[in-house]
Amino acid sequence: MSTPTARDRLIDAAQDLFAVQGVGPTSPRAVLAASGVGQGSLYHHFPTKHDLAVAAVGATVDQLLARAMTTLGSDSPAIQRLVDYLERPRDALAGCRVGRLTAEQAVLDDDGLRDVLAAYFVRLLGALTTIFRETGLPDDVARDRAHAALAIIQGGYVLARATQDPEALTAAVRGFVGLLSTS
Amino acid sequence: MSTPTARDRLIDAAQDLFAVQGVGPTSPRAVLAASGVGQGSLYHHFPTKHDLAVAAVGATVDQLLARAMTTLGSDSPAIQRLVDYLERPRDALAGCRVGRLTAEQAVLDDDGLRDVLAAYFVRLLGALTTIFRETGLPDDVARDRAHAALAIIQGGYVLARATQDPEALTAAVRGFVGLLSTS
DNA sequence: GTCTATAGGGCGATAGAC
DNA sequence: GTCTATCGCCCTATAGAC
Repeated sequence: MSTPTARDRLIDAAQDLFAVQGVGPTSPRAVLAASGVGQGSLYHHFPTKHDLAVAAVGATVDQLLARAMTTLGSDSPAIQRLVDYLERPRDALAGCRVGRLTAEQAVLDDDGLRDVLAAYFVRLLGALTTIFRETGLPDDVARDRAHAALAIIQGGYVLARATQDPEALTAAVRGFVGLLSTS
Repeated sequence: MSTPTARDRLIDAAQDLFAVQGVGPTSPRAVLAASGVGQGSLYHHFPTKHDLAVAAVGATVDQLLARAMTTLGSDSPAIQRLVDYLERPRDALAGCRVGRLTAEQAVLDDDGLRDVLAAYFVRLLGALTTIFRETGLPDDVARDRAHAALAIIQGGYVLARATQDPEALTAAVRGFVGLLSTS
């Protein structure tokens, strides 16, 4: 790993730029400059911007899913795993690196990218539904609460960015966890 | 109103295009084509794209706030107003015309646009906090639940777009409203 | 596999006639 | 106030040498 390949450096750079400015506003030229490889290399490994985007977003999804599953699949009691996931520290003002991409119409219009985004959320919803079911809730209620829990995180990011206040995300989580406790 | 001014037609067209593709990907040329006015007119009324964006996003915020306040400020009981707001029919796959813009870094980096977005959410959070306070909750808890309620809507939009399933938004709302009822 | 050079087009913005 | 014409820039992608 002391000598990462040109391909890996391109994906790393693309992930970083996508996280900050999204896919559309990130030009292949910018990825190229940030990665330090030459222009020919980029188009050798990734013939089109689409190919680069699928690889980079796919890598980000894999990383975020792996981290989430560590928390959601620990050996703590179900409720504890849920609260641990909800309260995990997050860079609220940066937004969710995957969720933010749903705002880009060009991303949703790209079959490959859309599938990667969908897989990320379907996977998380599945894990959260399982947790709620473990607490004794019927399937349909567990599924609704899983949607609510994930919406709290994604919506909390939106509120934090809009108000430029990271506390907006933690407030949303507190409000939701408070409701869970009293029910 | 049978003869809308060039300025009004430009703002209308910009609002429509921003709703579909966001601010960044919408070129002044596209607004111009959609509005039917000439190029000189656009740059006469709005010297830069920034000026056009502030006017169009401001108009959208005004319209959405007016509609929201009608529901949130009706003469129904507090809880009913809240549930009415949460369950109002929404075009889930289109996303929130204001919330989606928080994903665009260029929008948040623009002082004028950022202020308009912030004002929208601050206003909604204030109204929702008031409602929760009316139900007898202490101020800090009311504020947290207001954040949670608004995050459910914004996050529900994100889930619906990511999974291409409008039911994801209604499921999140159902999950949240269910928790409110049992607490 | 990687490089430099460049094509072809859309971008935001301006010029200047009417 | 509105029009047409055009500038200079950056975009995605390709060509072709090494």
